[in-house]
Amino acid sequence: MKRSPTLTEQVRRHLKERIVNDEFDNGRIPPETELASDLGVSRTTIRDALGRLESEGAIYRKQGAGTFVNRAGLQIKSRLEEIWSYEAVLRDHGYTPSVRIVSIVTEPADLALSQALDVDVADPVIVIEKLILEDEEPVVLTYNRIPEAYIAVPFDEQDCRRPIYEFLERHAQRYLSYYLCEIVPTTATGRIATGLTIPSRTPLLSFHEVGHDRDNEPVVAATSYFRDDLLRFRLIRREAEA
Amino acid sequence: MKRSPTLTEQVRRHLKERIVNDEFDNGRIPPETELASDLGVSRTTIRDALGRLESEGAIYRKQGAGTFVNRAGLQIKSRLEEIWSYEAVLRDHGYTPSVRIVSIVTEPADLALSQALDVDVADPVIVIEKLILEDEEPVVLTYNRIPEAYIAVPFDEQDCRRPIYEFLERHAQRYLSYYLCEIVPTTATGRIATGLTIPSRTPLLSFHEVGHDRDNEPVVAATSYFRDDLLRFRLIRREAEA
DNA sequence: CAGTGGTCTAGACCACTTT
DNA sequence: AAGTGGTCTAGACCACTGA
Repeated sequence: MKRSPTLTEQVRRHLKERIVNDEFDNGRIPPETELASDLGVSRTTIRDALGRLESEGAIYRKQGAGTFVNRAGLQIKSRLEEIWSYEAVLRDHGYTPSVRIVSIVTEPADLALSQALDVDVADPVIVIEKLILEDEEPVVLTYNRIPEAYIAVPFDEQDCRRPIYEFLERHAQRYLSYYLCEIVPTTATGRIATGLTIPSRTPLLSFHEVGHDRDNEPVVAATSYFRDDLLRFRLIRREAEA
Repeated sequence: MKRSPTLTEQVRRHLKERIVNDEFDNGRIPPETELASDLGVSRTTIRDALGRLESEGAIYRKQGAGTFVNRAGLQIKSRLEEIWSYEAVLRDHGYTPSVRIVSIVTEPADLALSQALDVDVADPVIVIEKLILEDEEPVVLTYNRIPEAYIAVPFDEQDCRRPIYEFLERHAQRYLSYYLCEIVPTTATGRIATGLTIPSRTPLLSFHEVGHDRDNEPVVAATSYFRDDLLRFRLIRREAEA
């Protein structure tokens, strides 16, 4: 099922590697036409790859002048808009994550959840509560809610440890395409404070989001809480085109 | 200094308009080749425009099947990564914003600020504190810090009411290119609670960010606080290319 | 004014979905 | 098998920067 990375992606990785290794004099990246002929690809491919590197903050471009390494932007390990699994985020930040299943229960959907997931009220929904830790320190607490009716292949606790998109592929034959995510500030209370082992009232960032599959149907409703002292999200904000 | 929007942007707006007006049968958008010949542009231009609409959540595409309107995604008024002025964000959310200057002071840069703005410790920095309100209700509180040395054209309080990128263009001849932004959950205290007219300890979202100009030099350090009950940020998260 | 990035075109071929 | 979006090419011309 794996396809080889596209040419553009290969070029992006190649250039990213050279950037990280500081192989460009004075942080100046060669002209696009030169990169194209050197790498034996079209300028379009080069431009696509450079465009991705620019949007992830690795480089900046100045029309008429050139393309340059962006040392400050390189600190962004994972772009907020591209986060796909929290384990991967922790790895990018240099941690070695582990996963602990806290609970797996089936509950009837309340009104809000039924609307978010496009099912009937009181339909059974599986709720997977898990912690992602680095060493023994909890960093992220997540609740994933999936309509029971979507489960085509039985699962056990071990299966729940996988990233949710993998779980959905294996047990529901659903392929996550994107999350519609809301960013909500909150403070730690009761179960959440205990789970993340932080004092009550500690400020916390949370995501409230709904994952959609390739047919744009909602398949999972998720709520996640992040230890701000261990994991902080960064992003690059640019002007939308005039 | 204004240039006309690019062809791609014109196409994007045209299609966005038709999407919002629900002019496509069953939410199905015509094939790219058809759009290209109908609008008299190349398929590349169509694809660029569709790509932007997809990333802002207005449509979704399915290889081999077609391109479709994404009703759920249309609710995202302003993409987090594209926010450029908070006044514009409030307008997009249907408010009519106004601005109130709270204070304008000059302070010596501390160590952290001097590093962020690449100036010497104790160099004078102008701090503009302002509120953005809808009716009389404060929604956003911002602190913008600009090295005094960058100011080339004198300014008064009235000038500070403008969006910061405009202020920088007029008074420092600096053109903002992007912000490197950190998302920090916090709780309202003292001056911030009073300014936003909310109880102490209310959970708050804040941005800590540094604005860079076209030469990638830091020109403004900003901290902003948002009333979560009045303004909530949404975004779309997709998988990074494999 | 030479060199660089930005926009746009026309067309080829591939991967995938649907009939 | 037909149709659709995904990738890639080669090349033209424009806008802007900097010596």
